[in-house]
Amino acid sequence: MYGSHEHAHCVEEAINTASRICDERGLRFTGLRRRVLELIWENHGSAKAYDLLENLGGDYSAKPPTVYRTLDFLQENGLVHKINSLNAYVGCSHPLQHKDCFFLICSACNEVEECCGTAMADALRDMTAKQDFKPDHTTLEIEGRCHDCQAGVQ
Amino acid sequence: MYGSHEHAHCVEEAINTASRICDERGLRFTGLRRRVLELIWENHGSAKAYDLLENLGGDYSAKPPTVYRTLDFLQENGLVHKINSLNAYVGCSHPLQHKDCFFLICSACNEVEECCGTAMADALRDMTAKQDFKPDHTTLEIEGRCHDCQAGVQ
DNA sequence: TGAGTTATGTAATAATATAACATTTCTTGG
DNA sequence: CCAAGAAATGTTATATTATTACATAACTCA
Ligand SMILES: [Zn+2]
Ligand SMILES: [Zn+2]
Ligand SMILES: [Zn+2]
Ligand SMILES: [Zn+2]
Repeated sequence: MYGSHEHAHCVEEAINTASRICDERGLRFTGLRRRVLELIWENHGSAKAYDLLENLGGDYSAKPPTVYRTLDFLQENGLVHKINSLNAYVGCSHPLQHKDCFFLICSACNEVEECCGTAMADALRDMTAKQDFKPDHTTLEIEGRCHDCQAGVQ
Repeated sequence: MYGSHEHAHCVEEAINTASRICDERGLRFTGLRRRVLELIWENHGSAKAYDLLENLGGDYSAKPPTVYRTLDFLQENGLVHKINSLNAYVGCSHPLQHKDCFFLICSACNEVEECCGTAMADALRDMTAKQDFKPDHTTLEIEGRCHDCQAGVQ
């Protein structure tokens, strides 16, 4: 639960990082892409495509392909992840730096925490090696209760 | 790859097991439920809801709620799993016996193998415990190439 | 500048899933 | 057996999520 922290800071930092990454890669961090990424970061949970669509009034002509194309760009460049079990999107909390991340999804406060533990990655690698399976992409999403949301629930 | 094995046997066995489980639990394994489970098992990959719908001609009036309700029943009773990354459904290969299963999805032959390794389950438990997160449900889906589909691909 | 590329706009539609209510089928106590 | 009541299925409509195809606009760089 991040209820009380100064959240504008997270958004700002995420945007700055994204901007830097795009610069480094020669990608265009357009107004639309910036705005969508801001909207995604404006809570610590996940954002649904059609909610983003609704919130993209003003300058941006908001139709589904606009949002999905932007989400594609952000995902391809590691700035956003899709949460398959929710059909929703979260900002990547450490772009460029990770491989094999997974997500802790709190069903009480709806926050999504992204984790990159080598222990999990190792276990996954061992397991797939044992089956002689060559993994390309892993979806690991754990739904439950975060630390702060366990109070009084046992 | 199960290309050459006598697949009718798998279907039959899955149906028999499901029938037994429903009997034991006082659940009704109706014609519709049996037929949907058969269709799901008729390949080793996964089945999409609307494909099931198409294949449910004949006796069954095939409209979306018919299929989704049946899938709900089968999932609730552990006979079928949903693969979130594919929006598709697979028969459970060991109903009743498992907890914490995960899926190896071959993007070449489309087969889905269900695995229940305690090593993975342990790693997951350690990881979530470390974060003080209480997991309720885990989605773990690994897309890649199965043993038989790696030939000639490096 | 202007030709080529990349990004965005727009309309239509596909794919996945659920809500709400009617009807049928099954079960079970009387 | 027979009528509640419960469970399952039928039916219509609609919600939600995502893509295709083609038009226009903005940017790049020679
Ligand atoms: Zn990430
Ligand atoms: Zn929480
Ligand atoms: Zn299973
Ligand atoms: Zn394969």
